[in-house]
Amino acid sequence: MTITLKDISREAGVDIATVSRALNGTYGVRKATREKVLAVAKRLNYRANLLARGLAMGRSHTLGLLVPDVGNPFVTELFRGAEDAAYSAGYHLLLCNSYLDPAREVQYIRSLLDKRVEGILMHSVDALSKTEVKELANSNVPVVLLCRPPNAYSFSGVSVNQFEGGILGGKHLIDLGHKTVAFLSGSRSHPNFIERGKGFMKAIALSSEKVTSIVVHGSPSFGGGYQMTKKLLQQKRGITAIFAANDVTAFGAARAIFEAGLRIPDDISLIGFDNVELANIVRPPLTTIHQPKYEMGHAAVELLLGLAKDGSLRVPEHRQFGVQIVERNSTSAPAKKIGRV
Amino acid sequence: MTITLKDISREAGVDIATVSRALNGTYGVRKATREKVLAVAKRLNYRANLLARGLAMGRSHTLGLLVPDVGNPFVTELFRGAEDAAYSAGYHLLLCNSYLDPAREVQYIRSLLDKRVEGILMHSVDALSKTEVKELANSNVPVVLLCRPPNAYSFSGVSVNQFEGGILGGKHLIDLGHKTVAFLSGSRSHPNFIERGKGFMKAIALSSEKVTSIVVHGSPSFGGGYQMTKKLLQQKRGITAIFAANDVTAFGAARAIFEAGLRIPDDISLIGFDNVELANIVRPPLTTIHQPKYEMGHAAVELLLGLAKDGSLRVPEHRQFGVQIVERNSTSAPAKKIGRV
DNA sequence: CTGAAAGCGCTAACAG
DNA sequence: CTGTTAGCGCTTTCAG
Repeated sequence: MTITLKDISREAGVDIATVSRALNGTYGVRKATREKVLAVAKRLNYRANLLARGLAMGRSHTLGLLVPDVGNPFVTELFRGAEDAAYSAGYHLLLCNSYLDPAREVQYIRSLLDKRVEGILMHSVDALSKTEVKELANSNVPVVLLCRPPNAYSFSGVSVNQFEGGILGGKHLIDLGHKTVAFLSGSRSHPNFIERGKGFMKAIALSSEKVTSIVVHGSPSFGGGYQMTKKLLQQKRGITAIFAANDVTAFGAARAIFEAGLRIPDDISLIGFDNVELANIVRPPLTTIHQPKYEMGHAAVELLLGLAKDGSLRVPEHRQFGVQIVERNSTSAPAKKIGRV
Repeated sequence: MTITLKDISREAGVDIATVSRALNGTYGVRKATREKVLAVAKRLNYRANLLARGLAMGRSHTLGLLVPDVGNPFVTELFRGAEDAAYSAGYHLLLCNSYLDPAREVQYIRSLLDKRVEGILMHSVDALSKTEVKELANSNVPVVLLCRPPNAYSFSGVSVNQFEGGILGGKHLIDLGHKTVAFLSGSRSHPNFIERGKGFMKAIALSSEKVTSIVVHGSPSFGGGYQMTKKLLQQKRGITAIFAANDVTAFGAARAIFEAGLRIPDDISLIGFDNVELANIVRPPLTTIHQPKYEMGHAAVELLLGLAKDGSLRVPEHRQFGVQIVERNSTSAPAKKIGRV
């Protein structure tokens, strides 16, 4: 049923090796021969078997992408960049959702290796144990970590200057004149959130004004943002601005703010982090710190492909992107006196 | 470098075929032998080469998923379902974004076939020409269409009763007492949107009350919803409710409504279609027609895997899911007199 | 430039 | 139960 090189070879009256050469490179085949082969191939509707080719060449032309969940808008954008880069390089992406389940993660990595992917992009190393990380490192398959601080692991990586982002956000609020601002930390342990928090504190430290900071910890999710903010508001500590560790947390915060009968930005200024698509769609449009997600995904694949080329040194490489603040309508100068919370 | 069956065979002192048997099935190998083999394999850190196995068995254990864009929340949920189903069946998903670009779509399909995927899930056949569809049909690889009406193509499919959804939405608005309601059609040509519109009209026809319907056409997007609604509102036709062909269109509509200084649902009731995650997060939470997206993705893979089993009849099969209305806070009875638009 | 032959790593009869 | 022998479809020396 399925037609192979052999069929073409028979049909065209040349050796199978010649067919292979004619179909692939352009070298070492007489023009007439090649054209004949190509014609037969087209007539027979030949389709190369990439499994066979992969086996023979030791290359699968496939990359693995392991993420917690494509549903996460941040990841989505990353994927788009990675996919575009892979597509133009003639590669496919095997997309795996781990949901941060360590077992699933490990199993996915194993089967990706078994499928002989030429590289793995990961957005979720943390679930892996030391031995598993070592196993991966020994696998000889290049790995690029997404959004992990440089040198956190012995893998290559693509990330963003989180600290800088924290500064930017904090500075923005301070410049607006806020004196009591809360930082909704995504997590006590996650390095990215910690960096953002540090940046925020740094901005405060740098300020000539006296500003009070309140850092609260919780889950970096809609629900988490909602909870943290609700509690914060109940405490009535005079907050006029909130810096959420990421956009979805900010969305949760917004909900709590509205439910408390307050307005954004009139009563409370709100700023997020990530600049997910949605940030520009909610009401009011969210001021946030933009991470070049698409570019990171794109760069990660390029990096991976570079590492996958044989002959490359396989020295871990890290690319760090800058961030920028996108001012929209969720932040403004604090109200004069009344309406403080 | 990479260790193979041969290495194990040498090390364990048994034939390579025995190693293969020991590693795979449990049949036909003495327990002692198998254990020895397994031990050696583990010690050597053996990893099967699935390319080789795929070539030998003619199975890649990979499925292709071709969608316009994972960024679409509808698609995201579909993907989750498909991925989970694939994962538990030991399959991987090759995810391809076509962005509805016909060329990209065709190229992706070709390379998926070349990679010998055992099935293809598609959410975007419409970009394909007749010949391309035929090419795909002749490829002998099972195809499952996502969200296409039954019998639209000669492929298998998984879909939802769009018409029913249209009725549900329309009826809800009518039951609430709305007398002038607009339907924001996503597209003049897309069968799904057309069906929804027809269902909506049917609901009106079924009503004992006299209700006026206004159907407007535009793009099924945030911007499209915004534009259509803005124009509608300017015309001041006394609308008290809007039924958007999908949720993101509804979100755009909401924006236009707010900008016009009106409230939801007090001045205008709004209902969407899809029940994307976001529908429950926006303010006010959106009443909408729920499509079982996750289940559809899951079912699609099951269907595909069934079709891929050799010996199966390969008769196109279609599974249609029901829809249901999720009442939230964007709909209510129309205001008594004042405030009509 | 082209053919012959070996081999990628694994599975699957078929004998023993 | 286990070894032998063919492939799967393609690439790649190596001769000619």
